[in-house]
Amino acid sequence: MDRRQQKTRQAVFDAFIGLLEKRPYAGITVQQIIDRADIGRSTFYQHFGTKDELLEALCTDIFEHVFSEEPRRESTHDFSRGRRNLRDEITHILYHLRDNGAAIRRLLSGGSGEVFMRSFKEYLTKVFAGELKNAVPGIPRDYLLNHLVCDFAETVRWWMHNGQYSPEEISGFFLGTTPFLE
Amino acid sequence: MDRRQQKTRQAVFDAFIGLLEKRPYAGITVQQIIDRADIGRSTFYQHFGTKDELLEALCTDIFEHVFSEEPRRESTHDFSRGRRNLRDEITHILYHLRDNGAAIRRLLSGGSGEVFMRSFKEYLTKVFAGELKNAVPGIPRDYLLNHLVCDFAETVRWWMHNGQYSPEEISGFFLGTTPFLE
DNA sequence: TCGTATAATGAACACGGTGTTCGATTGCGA
DNA sequence: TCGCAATCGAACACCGTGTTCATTATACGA
Repeated sequence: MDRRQQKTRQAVFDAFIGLLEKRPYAGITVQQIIDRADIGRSTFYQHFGTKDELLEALCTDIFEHVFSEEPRRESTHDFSRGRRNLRDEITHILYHLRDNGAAIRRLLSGGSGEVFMRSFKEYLTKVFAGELKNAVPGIPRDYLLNHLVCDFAETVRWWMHNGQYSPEEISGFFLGTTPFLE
Repeated sequence: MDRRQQKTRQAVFDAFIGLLEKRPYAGITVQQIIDRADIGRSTFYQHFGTKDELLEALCTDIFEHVFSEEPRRESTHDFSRGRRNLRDEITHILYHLRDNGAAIRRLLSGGSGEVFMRSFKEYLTKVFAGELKNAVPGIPRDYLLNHLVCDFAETVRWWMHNGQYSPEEISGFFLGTTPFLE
């Protein structure tokens, strides 16, 4: 991709996240984003058709990194030896989420949280769908999958507002309330 | 309250819910609500300062009924003999929610869901806070309370999109995944 | 039943944000 | 070096918002 496009795209993302610290999502105008990103008005609309599309693109951008399988050497954790079980998989995701904590915290508060959570749950559904081999008697599989996905997503939301815990601890909390896993 | 105010307020609620069936929340304009409710423009703004305030007021209106303790004779269920345990309490709430199913389903889909869920969780927190007498070792009480509230709220959201289950069945699903309750 | 207070009306208005257009300019990549 | 694509930014039409105010309608107490 053209360097100019990359630069513009990143400038818009940064400006958007920056503004999200002061105002709620609904209170942010395209003009404010443009001014902060220091780009032309028409340039913004060449990249994103709408403020909503920008939000969607930012979420996708974040989750593509969070759920990527590639080992990252610069990261603060090391799973290069491979992830064996679900606990490691979850912890790995939590590490990536913590790395993006600042942006995620802002996205979660104030109107943009619904879009973020919906996107998050889509990715999580792919992760948990494979883990539900043995069903629980008397409870529909659909219900259980939705339960796990929402449970984990809400755990992360809670974590982002109670940041004094480590990824390993959060994994423990989550798995501690879902005894039918593992 | 003045009859005229009651009538106007209800007309706005009905118009809003009606529009929510066709368009997402963000796509609904105040003018559309006014036209459908067949009221004057300034009348709307005497009741609600904003479209967002209207949504908030509607949620409060619904939950005040759902979480009311008064036995309702016209209802489809009968708990007049009193609710003894948590399962009955939950089932009672689910019956009330089902009675408002049409409105709730529309509120849950398309942009207004976040406000609805937040309001819902505020009421649920009051209900579950008293049930958490015995803590689970190794898991913070805050986490557990948030877990229960979100779990139940998401269960209801799932139920509203998979309506073939009874309130008793839903209670069973919910309690079936939270073995540390009851 | 009557009188008063209060609610509803609806046209008109200023304001602000949106999304588009287009010709000029810049700078990337081959 | 050259050509193409991205950026720029001013100008524009459009639409929804929230307010104002004089007028009409209606609820409710006496």
